[in-house]
Amino acid sequence: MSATIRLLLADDQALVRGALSALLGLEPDLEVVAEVGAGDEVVPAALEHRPDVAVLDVEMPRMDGIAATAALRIALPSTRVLVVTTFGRPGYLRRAMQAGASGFVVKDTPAAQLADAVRRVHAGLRVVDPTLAADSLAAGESPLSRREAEVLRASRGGAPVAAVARQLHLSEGTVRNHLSGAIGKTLAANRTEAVRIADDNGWL
Amino acid sequence: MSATIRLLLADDQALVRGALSALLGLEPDLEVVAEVGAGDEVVPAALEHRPDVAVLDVEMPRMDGIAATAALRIALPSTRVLVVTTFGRPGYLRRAMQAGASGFVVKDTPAAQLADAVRRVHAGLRVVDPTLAADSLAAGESPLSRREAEVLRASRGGAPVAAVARQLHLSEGTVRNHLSGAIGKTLAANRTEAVRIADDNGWL
DNA sequence: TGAGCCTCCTGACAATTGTCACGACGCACC
DNA sequence: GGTGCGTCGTGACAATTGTCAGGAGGCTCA
Repeated sequence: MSATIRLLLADDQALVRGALSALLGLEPDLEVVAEVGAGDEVVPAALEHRPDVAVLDVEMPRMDGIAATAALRIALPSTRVLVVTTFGRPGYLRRAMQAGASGFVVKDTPAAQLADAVRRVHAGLRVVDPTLAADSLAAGESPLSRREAEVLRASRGGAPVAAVARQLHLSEGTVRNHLSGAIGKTLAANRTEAVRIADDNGWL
Repeated sequence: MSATIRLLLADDQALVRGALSALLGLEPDLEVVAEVGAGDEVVPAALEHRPDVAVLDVEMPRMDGIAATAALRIALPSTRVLVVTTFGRPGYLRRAMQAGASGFVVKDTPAAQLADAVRRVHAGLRVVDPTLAADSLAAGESPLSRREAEVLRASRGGAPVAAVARQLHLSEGTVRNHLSGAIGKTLAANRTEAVRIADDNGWL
């Protein structure tokens, strides 16, 4: 068995991706074998380069890091996944672990710890930011029903009820009812606030 | 004169900061002499370490990169500033240049170009992402009056009119009038949409 | 089989939001 | 001195939004 751990990096921001590559490339036992900028490029690149560990950002175009994690676990179960994200969205942690990630790190953690996290994940351990784990437990599962979440998602940009109703093929009354339910469950005063809260908790 | 360019790095995400440091540290003619994680730490660190170029992220806690640029230009005019940001907010470019930045780079640019951008800025040249420059011209100056922008800012989280009025010590009618003006000027249909548009264009 | 939940709809009501017209003051500019 | 603009306020009106009650069918689970 070779001593170097082969890595795949996925992040939509080329500069960050390149910088992470440089950071991890400094470690003698790590080798970056593939870099991609979108979630749907993860599996093809992984099949080609057979990395030991995939480091995936959550925010990516076309397919996010969570979906990419799930797809990668199916296509290449031997590759372990370390999910990285910008800030503490509690819901993402739970969803990433459910999707089959072995580790979850926020970009606030010191750079020196990333290589360690990669090594632990490669060794079969689970790596989770402790403060984030507490937040995740506090935030818990999404209280929203599927429709409620869907209506909130459609309301994101500030679309009025009529537009949401058309988009989802529902009556305006139904949309308002679902919104009302979502507002109640998120303890918000508003549709706008409800969207923000649900989004912050990773419920959308 | 020494051949190495001394750098200060400012980014609130420790992982990204460390990664950028690793990336730039690979270049033999560049040396990272200071790293900070918030805008208000930029000037003190610069005064202590006297960098040639400061690489500042726009999004930072307490003081953003634009304000930090302006403060740094005053405190240490010999240090040139390269502003880096996550995505194309056209308004930021204009404001960063007005604040005295010598360069503006988005995190979408290839990692290899960052070192070049630093060298050009150090040489006294201006560095601007060309696509972003076009967007910036298209978006232009903010059409919003000071009060309108203020009211939009206060409405960000979805706060109702009553709360905004209390916060700004205005009557509810006045707040609604300013909001109405902002909605008209942004061509939005909504308060929520107006906030999004104005924010995307860097008008807040 | 019944209880509980989600979904979908209607209709009605109150609260909030957006628009408009109006008047007032201060300021800059010509 | 007049014009234009931003600011602040009022009052009134229409549109949108949020809440509630009620009824229907579907599903799961005990």
